[in-house]
Formats: sequence, structure tokens, C-alpha cells
Amino acid sequence: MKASIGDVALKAGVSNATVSRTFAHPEQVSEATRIKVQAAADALNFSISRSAGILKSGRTYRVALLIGSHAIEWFTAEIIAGLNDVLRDAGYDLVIYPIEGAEARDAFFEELPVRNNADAVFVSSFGISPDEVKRLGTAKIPIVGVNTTSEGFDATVGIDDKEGIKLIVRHLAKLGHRNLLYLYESFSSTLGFSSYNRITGFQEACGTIDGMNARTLAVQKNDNIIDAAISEMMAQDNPPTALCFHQDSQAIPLFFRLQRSGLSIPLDISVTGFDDSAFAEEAQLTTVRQRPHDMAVAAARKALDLIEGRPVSKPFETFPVQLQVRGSTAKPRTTPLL
Amino acid sequence: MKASIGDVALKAGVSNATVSRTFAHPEQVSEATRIKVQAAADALNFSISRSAGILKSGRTYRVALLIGSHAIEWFTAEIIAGLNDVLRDAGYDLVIYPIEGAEARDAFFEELPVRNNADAVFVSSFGISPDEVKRLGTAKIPIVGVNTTSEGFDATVGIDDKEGIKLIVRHLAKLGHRNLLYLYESFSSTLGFSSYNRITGFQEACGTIDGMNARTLAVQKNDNIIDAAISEMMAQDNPPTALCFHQDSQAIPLFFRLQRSGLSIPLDISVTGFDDSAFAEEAQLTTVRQRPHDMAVAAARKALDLIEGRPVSKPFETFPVQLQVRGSTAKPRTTPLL
DNA sequence: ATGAAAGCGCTAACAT
DNA sequence: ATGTTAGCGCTTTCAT
Repeated sequence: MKASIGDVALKAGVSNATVSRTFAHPEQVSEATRIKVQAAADALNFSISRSAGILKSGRTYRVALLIGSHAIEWFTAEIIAGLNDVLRDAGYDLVIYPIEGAEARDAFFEELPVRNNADAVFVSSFGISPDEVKRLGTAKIPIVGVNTTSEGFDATVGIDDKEGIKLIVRHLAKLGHRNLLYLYESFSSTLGFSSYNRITGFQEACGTIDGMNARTLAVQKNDNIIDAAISEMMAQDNPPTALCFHQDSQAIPLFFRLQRSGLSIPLDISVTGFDDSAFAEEAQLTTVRQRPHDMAVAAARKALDLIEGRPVSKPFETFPVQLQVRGSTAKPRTTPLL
Repeated sequence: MKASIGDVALKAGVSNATVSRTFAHPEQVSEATRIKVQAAADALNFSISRSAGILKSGRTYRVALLIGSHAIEWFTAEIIAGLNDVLRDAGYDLVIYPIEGAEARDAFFEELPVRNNADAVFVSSFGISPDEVKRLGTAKIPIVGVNTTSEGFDATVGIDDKEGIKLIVRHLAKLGHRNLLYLYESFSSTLGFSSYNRITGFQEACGTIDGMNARTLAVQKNDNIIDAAISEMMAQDNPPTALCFHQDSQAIPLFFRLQRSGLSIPLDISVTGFDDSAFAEEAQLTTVRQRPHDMAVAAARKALDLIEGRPVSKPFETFPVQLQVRGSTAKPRTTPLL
């Protein structure tokens, strides 16, 4: 059977408290006793159970991460890795709650399973409503947002999406582009805060450039964004000279179509992404770099500060974005596509 | 302050036991009482704390996942998502332990933090040694392997890597290829079981084909596998007619180099991957499909069976692989590359 | 159907 | 430096 602290105490001929101290505060125990206890513990294959201490302390040593999808893609994977690295070391378990679809959503905010069962909640790129944030607030634990608004959150980390997309627009404008097309996948659910800002930021940034002609195109989820892009390129009137994709992963497949479509990047068309995620560098994709891993590390530290009641130095932190200029952008073509 | 079961009992004018029953076994409580208790609980924003029940039950309701790296890439992300989907619903928390480097490894297997603190352990694509498995076994909880050997595990899920790579080899052989090059990244640490089988499986499969000339090339981690591939292609003597990459993500960047290198897929060279992961389909990469999400779901179910003492129907399950024939493979070139 | 009470394994006063 | 003891919040017998 599993050995408990009492078994070890018995075997070592000391009290439960001494065994407990040997593990929690070894410096309070004499060398000789410590060795005796360690030996007994090893012989019984004993290790301290966290569950009991958790009950005693009133902390759950669990931290929840709310994500909007069951699938874990680049951004979420980076967030999970970053949070986990910090939280593991601090003795906290990261528990992932994927909340997809209206029913799951209602159920979650109705039951609020994190109440009494987590010491903090992270909300990552989740189009959460003010009502939901308020409801989450009744759990009385710190709420930390990742690429969310700051309304109702105790702390947030994120990038300035508008600033990021503005870097793209200005880069293209400086190269001479005056005809841009922005492409993104439209989801059935509400657009996340970050996505929304990126799209409206694009329009705003274009509005400040003289003679800029900019359009946005929402491609339905089960439609192919690359086919949509190529169709726009083949339009007879005034096809764009640059394609701005909402995120790198949507732009990458275009590079596989070059030969078959007869298009050339950047001679016929300039292409940009957003994220600087997998393969962006190899594809020479001009993009905006964000570092979700760094954001997650900072978010985890803020959460720990809030949990332990320490002051949080920068509760609402904006992380830098950086333009990565690569080979997929150049001056616009001077002759018509056809 | 946080309401506990006693507060609710007081407010509802019933005993603690009745409140507990209202949540755990509502059918044992009269309608009237149930409503009274629910009302009191709602008013106090109360929800049952899992920590106390956990202590009482002896279960931790935590399940550990051991992975070999802090970074979470395609395969691991799929595994996490699949495990979490099943375990969440069953009330278990999935806790991720990244174990990277020799020191972290020694520390983990020395301290064995999962002992007494998890109800099961998953080991995913982790080059774990027999000694380490044995040591893990002293924790007396089920050990489930994902793409590992079956030695010492209570259950495993995985694919037959040898079978998978054999499909690739035979496909290329049938097309007429007799000069293959296998490329993989060599890591400092021990090669995982799955990777090892894939590489040796390649050699074995080639050995059964008449006149097959096959080589393998280990590219150092911080060297560029695509540069290595192109260099081999440019060799004067007998360059390969097909490149077999260890995994899709290593093959993908080659598609971005086509124009600059003057190479054409599949006219000059056939290319294969392994995994059928992100962008494989868009790149028209011939590959072998594996479904880590499905494997994870099965692994989670087996773990639950083991935890609850139910018989496990198929403790050691091999999942199917399927060849995905796409445009990156064709008959070998008939004229020299140069 | 409901209540009283013991106890899960540990920690932290407090006492020695 | 070590032992004694109460109690964290809940579940579950056993009574009623």
C-alpha cells in the first residue's frame, strides 16, 4: 500500500511533525534525524502528498487556462509552454479548459468549475464578453488576459495589434503600394479582441496614407483562403499589388501554389503575414513578429504575484512587435499582371 | 470570504451531510431540501471544492504527461489536446512535465514528483530508458506510453513506424526509384523509440528491394537540413532521385527553395515526409499519415480503465498508418540533373 | 430523508 | 530539536 506520513514516522521512530518538517523545512531538523527519516521514507517509497497540504493551505495550486478551441495551434501551444514553465516551477498545475461552441460556453459560465478549484484564471485569445468576465469575477480569483481587452481583468499581457498591422501597411506604402487586399478567415463565433483590432487597424492605417486603396475580405471558414486570394488577383479591374494575410499560417499555402498559378512573389505580388510563426522565415515571408511565449511567462508571473498578494509591477503590459522584412515584399509591379 | 459547505448548511438549515449529498447524490435528497440547499448555495456563490474530496478519496485526480522538450510542436500539441479532451470530462486534470536535458531528467527520476501526486503517467515520444521506466514503476500508478516500446508499460498506443516508412519505400520503388536519401535531424539526446524504428525501418525496407541504393544522413541540430539536402543533390556522382524526410516539418522548407535552387519537384526529385501534419496537404507532399489525436484519446481511455481497475481491452494498441500519395512523388528523372 | 461524527494526510501553532 | 494536537472541507457510514 501507499505509505503515509505516519508510516514513515513509525519506521523512523519520530513524530509525524518531524517527518513533515524533514520535507518542508529540513533546516529545522537535526542532521541525524533527517538522515533517519530520509532512509525510512526511501525504504517505504514515500513522497509527500500534495493533496493534503493543498486542503490545509486553502490554495488549490491549480491554475486554469481558458481557450476557445479544442485544437492547439501555434499561438496556444506557445502560451501553454510559457505558462507551464513558470507555473510548474512554482508548484502550480496548469489545467486547460477548451470552451468551444455556445453550449459549452453557457455551461462553463453557469457552473464556473474554476470557482474554488483554481487560484487564478488565464483567458487567452478568447472572445469573452463583458458579462462573462463579470461572471468569472464572482469566483474571486485573479483573472489574467492574454491578447484581450483589459475590462474586468486583474492583469493582461498582449501586443498592440493596431501598431503591428500599421507597420505592415507603412512598409508596403513606402515601397509604393497603393492597392492592398487584407484576407482573413471569418469564424462563426465572435471575433477575438486581437483579431478585431488587427482588421480595423489595417483600415485605419490605410486611411492615413494618401491615395491608398484598401479592401478587406472575410473568407468563410470552410472556403479556401488561397483560392480566394488568387481569384482576386485574376480580377480584370485593378487587382491588388499586395496581399496582407491575417496570420502567417494563412499565407504559407500560397507559396506552394506559385508554380501552378504562374504567379511570382514578389514580382507579381507582395505578400505579408502576421506572427512570425512556423516556416515564416523559411518562406521569406515579410511579417510582424510577436512572442507569445514571452507574454505567457510574464502572464504567469503576474498571476503568481496576484495569488500571493504581492504588488504587480505592470498589471497591463503591452509587448513589442517588430516588422520582419523579408523577400516576399518588394516594389509593386509596373506592368499589368496580364 | 469563500463559503464552505458549513456556511451553506447553516443558511439552508440542514446538515453538512445533506449539502454534500445535494451535490454528489441529488437523488438521495428530497425535492424541497434540494431546492433550499441550491438557493443557499447560489446566494453564497458556493461550489464544492474538489481538494477536500480528493484528500478523502485517496485519488489525486491528476494525471501527468512527460514530454521531452519545453517546446510544444505538432505531435505534442495533438497529444495534449486529445488527452485533455477525455480527461477533463472524466474530472481529471492533465499536468504537463517537460523534461529536457540530463539534469532535469535525473532530478525528475530521483524525486519522482508524480508519486502520490498523480493517478497515472503518460510518457510521450520520450527516449526513456528501461531503468527509468522501472524507477517510474515504483510510483505504483499506471504508466501509459505513446510511441514508446512496451517494456514496463501498463498500456501503450502508437504506430508501427517500420510499417509506415516501408510504405514510403515501396511506393518510391514502384515508381522506379533506386537511389534514395533519408534525412533526419540528429539530437544530442537519445533518439526516441519511434524515430529509431523509422530510420532502421527505412534501411530494412530498402534492403528488400532489388538494386536499391539507400543512404541515411543525420544532420546536426543547428545545421540546416535543406542545405544538406540540396548539397547532396548537387553531388557529381549519382545524386539521389528521391529525398525521404524523417518528418513533414523538415521537408516543407524545401518547397520554398525551389525557385532559388532551380530544382523542380517532382521532375528533378521526388520528396516524401512523415506525419501528414500542417501544410503537408497544401504542399502536395507525399507522406504517411498518423493521427496522434486519436492515439491520445485511446491512451486516455486506457489510463482511466487502469485507474478505476477496469480491464483494459487492448492494452497495447497499434494505430494504422496510411500512405498519402500526392504530387511530390513521381517517376525518377530520366536525364541527369545537370 | 436527514443528522452526527469520524477521518482522509498533512501542517503549524504551541508545548516541552 | 522534537512531540502533541487541532483542523483544513468534504464524504460517508451509521443512527434516527
